[in-house]
Amino acid sequence: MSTPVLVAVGWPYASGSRHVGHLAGAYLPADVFARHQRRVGNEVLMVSGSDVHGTPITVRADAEGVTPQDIVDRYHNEFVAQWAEIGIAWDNYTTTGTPHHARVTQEMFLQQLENGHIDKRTSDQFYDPEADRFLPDRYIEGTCPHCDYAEARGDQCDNCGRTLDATDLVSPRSTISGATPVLRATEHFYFRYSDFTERVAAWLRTRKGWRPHVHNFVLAWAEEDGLLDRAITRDIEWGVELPVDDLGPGKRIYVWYDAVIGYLSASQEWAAQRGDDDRWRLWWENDDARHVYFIGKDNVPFHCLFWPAQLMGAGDLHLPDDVPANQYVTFKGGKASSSRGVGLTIAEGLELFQPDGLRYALAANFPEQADTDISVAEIARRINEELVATWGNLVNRVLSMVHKNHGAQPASDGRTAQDEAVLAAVDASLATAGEQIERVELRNALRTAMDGAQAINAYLNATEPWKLAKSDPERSAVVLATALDGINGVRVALSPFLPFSSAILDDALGAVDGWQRVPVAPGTPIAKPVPLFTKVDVDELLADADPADG
RNA sequence: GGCGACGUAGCUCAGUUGGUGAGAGCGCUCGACUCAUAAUCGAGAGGUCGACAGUUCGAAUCUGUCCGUCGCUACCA
Repeated sequence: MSTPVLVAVGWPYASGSRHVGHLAGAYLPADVFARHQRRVGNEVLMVSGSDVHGTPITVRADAEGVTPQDIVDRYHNEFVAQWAEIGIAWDNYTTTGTPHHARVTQEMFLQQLENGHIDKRTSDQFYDPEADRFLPDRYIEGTCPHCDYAEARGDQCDNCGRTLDATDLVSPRSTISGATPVLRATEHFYFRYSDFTERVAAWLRTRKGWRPHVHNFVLAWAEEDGLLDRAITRDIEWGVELPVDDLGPGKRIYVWYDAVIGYLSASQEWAAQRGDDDRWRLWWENDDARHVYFIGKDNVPFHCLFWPAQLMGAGDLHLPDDVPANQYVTFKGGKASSSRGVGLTIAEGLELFQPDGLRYALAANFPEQADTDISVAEIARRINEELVATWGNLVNRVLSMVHKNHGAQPASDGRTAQDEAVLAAVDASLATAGEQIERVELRNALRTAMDGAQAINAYLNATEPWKLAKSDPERSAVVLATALDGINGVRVALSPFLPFSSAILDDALGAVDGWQRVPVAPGTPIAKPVPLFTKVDVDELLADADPADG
């Protein structure tokens, strides 16, 4: 009955601040899903961490004259503080920079090496003689051979949009030092992803219920192109050390091989931290476990093709059961990007909005089917006209009346069919929202939960307890008790989305276990309520905000 | 260039395998109510479903072309 559920969340890259698009794309949907899973009684392990390796971090460190670890520390600490502020409840949020992660990565590497899935090859790579380092294609600029654009990057020309090979560039130069790069032979380990094309394709064909845009994409990739072998080491000093020394010094494991291993290493780290070293096996060596990966669509190939191949090559570890990747949140039609100043960083979002307000607005706009365009005005609209008006106001009006007229939850003997009907509507919305969250249709689930609130609002307008208080006080008491019982159901449906205001209601009405509506015990004292949410002053907000965010 | 996706009411989006008069939320108009954060409830207006041409008894839903937007293209992760 209790299912072990691994909620695996894409690892934020510790190279800069993350924006609310990342929040809406991965961290928040994962948190909503995990909170629901915990509530229904499943054994949830939600893991992620800061991805600390990769070239952009070392380049940034060089540019600022600090160490890569300084960059990593800065952003990892920022992320950790923000998770607490926005209420992302990890079971383990770690980093890929721990000795533990290095050991797990090395063990997996050795296992795959032993199994024959890793081999050594030599290739020519561009080398910056001045900076004394090998260069990824994107750190080489030159003149585009197609359009003569002078600042084309080695991987792509921003002017004509064509994909390039760095060797195509006319008069190439290093973006790090400006020096002319030279080709130099280098030896690296390759993971033989091609060994797994058939197995991965066959496995993908058995997946049911995946989002079409994810499933179609990776099926076509596996069946038409197949998986290609990729170098999983680099000529860098910043990365997990190799567990074998036969490549010589200056070689490290590359970020995209080790980052996904973080899901496994974080699970093992979690187990060790709670003094139960083998506990992770409940999720990873258990066919009955369920693994759900929350990532952005840019990460789909890594999680649906490469990571499964790595797992297959390492032995018999649990493969992903679903990868409900989200599309992008865009701002004014442009992809959110903190580096280009488009959209809001998480810090900016938290500065402008209450955590539950921001969570509500983003959840209502999760890009589950297609890219979704949002703005500061749209977030404010969702908060003021939906969250505050429908839900916050409902709680406030009912608690106010109960407090003023009774001071405590009244008894509700003698309910009519009308009373039972509104409770049935709440129960139905609670059940439906649960099913939708189970299918990771979180936008729909939020809408369904709000339908429960609207049903109670309609019920109040139909019964008019404020009039009954004078004409028929006993009936008024039953209506108010019924409305409050309804609220106690709706708040369960909303609890995965709104953890902060849910905690306030736990205090006011008593905690509720499970995914169910529980009556508020008659006699429960009801204090004069403080509004759960405050309205956003849109004019002030838009005056302050960058016009580009409006 | 190649591959893929998208373009549905003012805004953000749903629309299973083609089939009774095209939907939701918000906004807007009108009405009701006044307990509540000028909140709530009801009713209504509003769309030739990007354009054109096809397939079909019948298409927002299938095919082709075009226009527009976007993503991926394996060294951004």
